[in-house]
Amino acid sequence: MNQEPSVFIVDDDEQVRSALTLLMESVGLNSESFSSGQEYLDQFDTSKPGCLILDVRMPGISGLDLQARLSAEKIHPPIIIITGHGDVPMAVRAVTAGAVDFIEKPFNNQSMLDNVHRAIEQDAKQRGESSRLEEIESHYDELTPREKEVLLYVIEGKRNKIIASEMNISQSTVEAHRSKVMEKMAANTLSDLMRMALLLKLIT
Amino acid sequence: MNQEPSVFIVDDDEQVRSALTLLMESVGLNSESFSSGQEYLDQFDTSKPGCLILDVRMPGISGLDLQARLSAEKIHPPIIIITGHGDVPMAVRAVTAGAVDFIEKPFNNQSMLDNVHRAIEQDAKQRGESSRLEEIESHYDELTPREKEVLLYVIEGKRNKIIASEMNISQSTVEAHRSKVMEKMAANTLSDLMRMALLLKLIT
DNA sequence: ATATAAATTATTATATCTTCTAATTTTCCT
DNA sequence: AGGAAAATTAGAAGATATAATAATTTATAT
Repeated sequence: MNQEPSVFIVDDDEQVRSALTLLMESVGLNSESFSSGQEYLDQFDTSKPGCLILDVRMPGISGLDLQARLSAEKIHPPIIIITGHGDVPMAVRAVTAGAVDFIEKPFNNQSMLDNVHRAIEQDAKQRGESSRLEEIESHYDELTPREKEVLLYVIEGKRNKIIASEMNISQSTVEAHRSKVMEKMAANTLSDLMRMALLLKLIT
Repeated sequence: MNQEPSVFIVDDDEQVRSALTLLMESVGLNSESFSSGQEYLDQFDTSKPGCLILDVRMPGISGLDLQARLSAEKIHPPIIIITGHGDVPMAVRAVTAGAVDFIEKPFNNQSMLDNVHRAIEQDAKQRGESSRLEEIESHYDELTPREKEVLLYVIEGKRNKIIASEMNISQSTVEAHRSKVMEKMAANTLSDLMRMALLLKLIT
């Protein structure tokens, strides 16, 4: 079920697209090309693993705009920016905004491949982490409001007796909620639960 | 006991140093100037809060070299790189290596000040976090080897009985170690201990 | 209004954890 | 060799947590 990663190329210049496509093929990497940012936005599928190569200067949506839009949607694939006429402020902006690289054309084929491989690895790592997070979130969503409340107390290390008094309910109720929390979150131990709470950012 | 932050300026050009010094004075910021990377390395004091402004092109150690050296020493003050003749690859390298900004001379005074303020804030935040970490580390260092071993099992959520069998010692011993760990680490609850273990990176 | 889910409580039995006290054995440094 | 720190163990009492079962009261949605 593990999909092969692809390199998603977004550039209005047909020459560049085909050159990159060939380059990727030469090392057995899949690629998909888009001639504009809009075309990518219309067709992209976050379930597909891989990385992006975006040209800065394009009609319509620029590579940097596209980067910003994806970021706003909380979509964070590794992005390599390429440009023919880059300047320093632009490069700084792209990298601080999270681009893994900012490369000027014409680029060196081997270093481009190195960057792509690094980016693909990073994506695979991120995907592993985020699929785990999604699983935990789906468990968390199953909790009732009261159970979530109890969870917060539990991860603070409070004892059932204290939780009961702070929530003005009986200890038995706390125990019932607590055991439901453990069950629904699929946590075997308190430390499992803490780990999950961390990923859910319930803990600072 | 909270020291005022300073801006540490490293540039071989006396003109630039005095201009920056005046700029910082104009908004009430302390600054210290160094005419070379070596001079900074000879005199720097990590206990002083603030940020760095490094020129790229200097005789001897360049700004980027200095950045790399500090990084190798695990010293991570916020660094603003300035340069008269920057290029894109250099900017990308500096930023990916952790520089908060890469600014070309001549720079805009107000935007420089904005960056400096941001950098100083970031430093203050880092210092708060790292002083807490140092406290925890000093506690951790007090643990005996055996206690550290038990700690690892504990944060995995293993029960005393299991720990005892895996370590081939009696449950009583585990209990003794465990209580010493809680005491030495100054942890009131298991969740406290887990939080500390996270900061110590004992947990993935 | 009436099922359904959620929240509440209690009881009992068992398992664990914590704390305290006390003592013995190992290990390591000077 | 002698002493200090570390590691080891035991027992007992009290506090907590867990698991299983059962029952009642609110909410809530169709």
